[in-house]
Amino acid sequence: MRIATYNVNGVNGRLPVLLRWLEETQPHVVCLQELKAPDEKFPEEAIKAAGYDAIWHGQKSWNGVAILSRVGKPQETQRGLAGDPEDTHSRYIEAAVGGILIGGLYLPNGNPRPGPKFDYKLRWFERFAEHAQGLLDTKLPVILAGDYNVMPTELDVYKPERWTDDALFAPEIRHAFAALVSQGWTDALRHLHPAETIYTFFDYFRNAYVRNAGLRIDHLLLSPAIAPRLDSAGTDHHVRGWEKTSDHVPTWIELKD
DNA sequence: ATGGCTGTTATAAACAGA
Repeated sequence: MRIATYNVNGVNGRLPVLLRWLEETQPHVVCLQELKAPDEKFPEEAIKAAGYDAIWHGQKSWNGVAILSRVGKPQETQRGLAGDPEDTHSRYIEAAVGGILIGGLYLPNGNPRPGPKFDYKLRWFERFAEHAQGLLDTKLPVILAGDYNVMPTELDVYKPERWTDDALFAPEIRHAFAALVSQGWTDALRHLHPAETIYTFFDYFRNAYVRNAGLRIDHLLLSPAIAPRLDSAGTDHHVRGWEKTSDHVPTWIELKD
């Protein structure tokens, strides 16, 4: 079974690319981020016609997450995170699908740092880590997939020295990511490719894709109950070269049956 | 260091992204 995460950067503007990619790679389950559309503008019909049931948590202009499945309709278990009634951003959705509990997330960017946006990122991360611990406690097979907006190590940044003060690579946020993983999660891509340069994002600026000036910020974390099924992992790097493409690259894992 | 690009929309003397 193939499970993918893809920050589409606008689900309607990106619809031709999304459909082309779905048809080409046929993932069983997909977590989408940055829908940039309210619930009523989610392209449900086109995605249904492509063979996918979906649930989504949208928002006008910004954020927005969804879970797509061609192995049965996702059974939603949660949307949003507990711990902050003031938080209006649509950044988390969770469902049981294909015998796995899938959490799809879009962690805040957090720039500029320092500032209120970075504070919000750290607080959101704390709430997420608390929820993640609760999921681990269930002993269920769980996958937390999405755009974490964190490069975990220097291997995940094309020029680490330029990113040390950035909200995606600052010590506080790298520590938060490391602490999350140390709860017992497996970072699937890094686990299978411990020394390889793998990027999931290339800026639209300055020809970043062609220069391979990328970041690894989209991750799939596996709970102990499912980690033994991990078979392969990678990115659909070529999709970044398509016309009208997202700045992120689809990122996936393959599980043994 | 700066500015480069893209999607969404209050269509910009805008904002946010990473």
